[in-house]
Amino acid sequence: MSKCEQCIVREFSSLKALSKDELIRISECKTSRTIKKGETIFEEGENVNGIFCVKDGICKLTKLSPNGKDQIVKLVAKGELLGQRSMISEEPANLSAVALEDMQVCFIPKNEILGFFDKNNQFSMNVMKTICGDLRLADDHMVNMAQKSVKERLAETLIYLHETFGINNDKTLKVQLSRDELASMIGTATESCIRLLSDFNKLGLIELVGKKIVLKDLQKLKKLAE
Amino acid sequence: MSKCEQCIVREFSSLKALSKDELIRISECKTSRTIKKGETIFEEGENVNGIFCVKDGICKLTKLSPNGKDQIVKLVAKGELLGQRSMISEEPANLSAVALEDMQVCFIPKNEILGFFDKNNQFSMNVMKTICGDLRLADDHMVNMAQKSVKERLAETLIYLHETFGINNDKTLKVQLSRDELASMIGTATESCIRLLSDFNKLGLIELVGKKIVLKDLQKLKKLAE
DNA sequence: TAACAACAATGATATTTATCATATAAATTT
DNA sequence: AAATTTATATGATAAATATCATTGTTGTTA
Repeated sequence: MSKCEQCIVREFSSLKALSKDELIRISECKTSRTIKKGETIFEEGENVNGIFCVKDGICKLTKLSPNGKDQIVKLVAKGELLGQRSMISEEPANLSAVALEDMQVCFIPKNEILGFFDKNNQFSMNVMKTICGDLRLADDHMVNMAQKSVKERLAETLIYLHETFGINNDKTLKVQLSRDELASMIGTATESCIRLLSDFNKLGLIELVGKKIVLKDLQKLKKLAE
Repeated sequence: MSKCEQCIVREFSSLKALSKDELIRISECKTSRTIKKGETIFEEGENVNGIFCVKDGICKLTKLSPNGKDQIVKLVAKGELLGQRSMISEEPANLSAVALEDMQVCFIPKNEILGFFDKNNQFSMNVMKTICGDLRLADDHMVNMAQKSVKERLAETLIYLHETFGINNDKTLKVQLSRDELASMIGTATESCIRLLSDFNKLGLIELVGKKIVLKDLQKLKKLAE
């Protein structure tokens, strides 16, 4: 079993406030899991009973809308925690978490975390700040969905993927979403998404390398996204 | 100056975890304000430096989108707290708060609240749970915006207003939003909103009494909202 | 390697939604 | 009360987006 106190990713989350002793306690009760691309970490409606620390890989958080389509609400990368909200609310998960690439995650049981809330104020504040950050993003995201056109949302999403997750050696976006998933991020029909990608391609804003995407003109894309 | 320990609305918010002594402390440092309908409590981008406790009245939280239109993100009623998120994040307000009716609000300075975070764990947990609840709502709201049609969103919003804020003696919705504001809640053009209200009216789902709205057939409206 | 499935792309068309123009009604000011 | 502004309403039209159908492409499995 790997040791939390030696794990680098904890530095990137609320867990950085934990002392060496606290980390050792976590090491003893946590469980590590390997998740293959496409597999589900937890499902909407499920009782999670703890939080997941993403050691490696990226996953999507999705919600099934009444019309039967999945909406991608957020992408979560290495270093972030999953399931904090439902743990604190003591509610079943509101979103499903599905791996976009092979992942390494550690599960820390609820009791352990709740114990830290009582004893370690800095940790509580970190968690609070993270959730407040998520709330801000969610509000902003909501306004975008309500007020921006699909074209603007696509441009914005491409820039987000570029700036947040970076590019490969061949300049293609590192996070590789299918057209379907990209459509599900911006909240549109798959065909509309594909059509707009074609348009962007013809305009020289992006280049389509098979299923991968290269952003060619960030400036113009940013202007398009407003 | 009115006394917090005798104020009923505190029972409806995180403040209910505070002891009598803590409430007396707040009474001494808080400031009360009367806000007239249409007036702004705080503006997006402003440093708030504390939280507002809504003693009476309802306000809207709005965000200006890049296209220049205001989006209503949330309505806040008597008993709720305002400005918690930006206080915790130590960031300027992400949203503006504008009164929809005459209001009574109390302002509690940041320092006071932060002190309670250290000493009163139940209070911290309450705040955390509230923000987690807000996050859940924001995510759900976002999915609705992305996946539902304007018609569905209008139906859903009318039901929300009905169930959350209730009706007057004449059966009209208690929160009285202008067509413009209603459009800004569902994220559409004012004309589209008005047109759909006309349609709903003709279908017998609602009745338009001047500028006010009566929900006539909740069942069908709920079906429409999916 | 052939067969199949999943994904991507594009055309044709229908539907939804926004925009612009104008009319009417209500509220406010003079 | 008349004049002015603001809000509501509706028609005509344009633009955005979804849906259905079809084809090509890639990747997987037998």
